[in-house]
Amino acid sequence: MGHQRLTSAAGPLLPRGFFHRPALTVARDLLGVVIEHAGVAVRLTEVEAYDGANDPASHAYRGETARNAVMFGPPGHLYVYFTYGMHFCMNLVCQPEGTASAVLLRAGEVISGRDAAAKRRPGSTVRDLARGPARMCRALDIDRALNGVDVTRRTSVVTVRRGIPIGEDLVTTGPRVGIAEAADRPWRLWIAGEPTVSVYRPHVRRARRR
DNA sequence: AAGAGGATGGCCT
DNA sequence: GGCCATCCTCTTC
Repeated sequence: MGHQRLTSAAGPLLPRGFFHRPALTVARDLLGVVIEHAGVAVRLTEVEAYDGANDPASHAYRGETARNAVMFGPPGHLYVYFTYGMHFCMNLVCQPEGTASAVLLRAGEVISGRDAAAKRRPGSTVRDLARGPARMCRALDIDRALNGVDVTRRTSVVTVRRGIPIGEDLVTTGPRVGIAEAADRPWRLWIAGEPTVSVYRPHVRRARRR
């Protein structure tokens, strides 16, 4: 486990306007941003953009449903979904109400609350505490109860704060992870050289159950 | 009412 | 590299 780093690079809350832009633009600016909940802070090193109705890989591509309703709401809200019967993943909603784009938070570096994160992810190395979308949710104790939370409010239980800006030379792009449709769009963004960036995995169709 | 498959992760060889 | 846990959601019948 080791000791806890007490320094935090987190600055002011991101304003609503930050999210009031296309997902790809927001995704780029989310690199280096700090998300905090339940005593743990994570500096984002890897994100993916999803462009709603124009993106076959987006949960919102076929229109609004009970699950994706938050994506169609105002920007700056958390969209949390449950997958594979055991994992949660989280997005930050972009664009004005009615436009369902979002950024999936894929990986980051735990910069404070390491012990709390390690307690939620026993056996994990420090590097792997938030290396992957479901791992990051676990480390931050994010689940369906937080679906729809407005992270731009100062009183929000989940906060998203400015970090140290990432230079253009470090921003890297590539295809998104684990999706069947529109896998060619290079809408996965990460910080070059960061050890917490997840390993790329292409989509594989699962065998039929019996 | 039923079936398919999932924006994953941990463990195995 | 492969396997598969586990349950929710959407699609189709």
